[in-house]
Amino acid sequence: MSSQAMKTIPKRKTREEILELSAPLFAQRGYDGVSMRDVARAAGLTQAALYYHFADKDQLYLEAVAVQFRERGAVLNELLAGGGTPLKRLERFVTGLARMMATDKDFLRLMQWVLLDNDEVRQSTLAKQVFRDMFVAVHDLASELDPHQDAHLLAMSIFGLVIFHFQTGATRKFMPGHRPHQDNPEVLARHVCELLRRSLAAADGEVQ
Amino acid sequence: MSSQAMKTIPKRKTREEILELSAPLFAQRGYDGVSMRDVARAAGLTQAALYYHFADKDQLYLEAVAVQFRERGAVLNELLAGGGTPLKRLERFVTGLARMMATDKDFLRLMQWVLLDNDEVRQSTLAKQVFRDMFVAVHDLASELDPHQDAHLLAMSIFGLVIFHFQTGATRKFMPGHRPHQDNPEVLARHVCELLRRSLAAADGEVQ
DNA sequence: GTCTATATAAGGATAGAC
DNA sequence: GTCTATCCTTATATAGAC
Repeated sequence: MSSQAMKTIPKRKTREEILELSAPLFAQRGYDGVSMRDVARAAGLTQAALYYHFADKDQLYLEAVAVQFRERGAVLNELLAGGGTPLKRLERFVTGLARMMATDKDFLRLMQWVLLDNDEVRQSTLAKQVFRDMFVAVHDLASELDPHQDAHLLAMSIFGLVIFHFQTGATRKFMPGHRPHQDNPEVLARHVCELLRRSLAAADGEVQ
Repeated sequence: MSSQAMKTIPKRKTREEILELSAPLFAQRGYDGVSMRDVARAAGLTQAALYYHFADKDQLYLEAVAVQFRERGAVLNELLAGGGTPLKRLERFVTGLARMMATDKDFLRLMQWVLLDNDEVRQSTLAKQVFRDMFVAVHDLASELDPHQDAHLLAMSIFGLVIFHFQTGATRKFMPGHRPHQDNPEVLARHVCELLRRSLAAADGEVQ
């Protein structure tokens, strides 16, 4: 088989493949919960081979997470880039974020692991690399939605309203008033948008 | 020294002491991040002694977490038990929860670990044992605040607005618009209460 | 680039003395 | 109830052949 024929199955670089295949493992069980053996098995390699591509487990983990965050961050930033009234853009972002959290469970979990990370360097690196861009956009949107409020707090509240709901996903099932349709991202997005729309409308009425 | 004289320093049962001393460890580094050796050191015992009190690491962890959750759960339930208008009770609860999250970082982290737990049994046990009581009370409050809304979603949003803010604590420092006073639980509580108050007032205006 | 083999440490858990 | 000593497994990481 010539290298020409191989082109039909595009052979990704092993390094990238390792990062892509290890991400779900880290998402599911966290840094301490995943061994280099696990990663090697998932990648169809031996443990030793991993050390050709990465200096140590720390670096592998950090890069795997960073890739996931960059990918998802780009998607979310597109939601905010489009035009429309601030309220329309809010709806678009909230709905998109809710859909992502519902679809991409692994990403949600990765985010939770990062938030629990004790390593200050790792955390600030990821925070700046990824969260920041996204937060800046929502922060700006927040100031447009209500120039009189603390945009930082409002932006964080927008994230929290969506994300916390999915963080509690597995636990929520055991709580009163739970019905399956609440797991639908569209339903949650509507709830959050309504809550925020009402609040902002009322704030607009209470002139400073 | 007679056992009478010892009474001035009330000697807690070793078992309880282990649970109390291991909780901060599990909060900081999670189940996988803490070894039985670590726990033993913290408790001033050898590893082997732990196995006299607990069948295995799993049981020790589960009980340590449960204790913390019961203690904090009781505090939060008291906030909700008192009288006053629904809005007043909401304010009391939100403020109390914010204060707890700001003060008791370990508890916040324990909660985050539990939310990431893969063990369905462990998660549902804790969910039912602790979250549930607390959630029921907030759920009822939510139906009082606005009988026309989905109380389950509204209750979850109330939790999310407060808790997410502190979950992101370490990361938030790197985000635009951050100012130190936003870390003050009173400031956050005011923000959340205002946001909800406005939303509920507006919902009241839009008669169904 | 990937393998086999191995060094070295750390992990959970138990046996048996006291 | 707690200790010492130890077993066995799993972990990260490296050396050196191919």
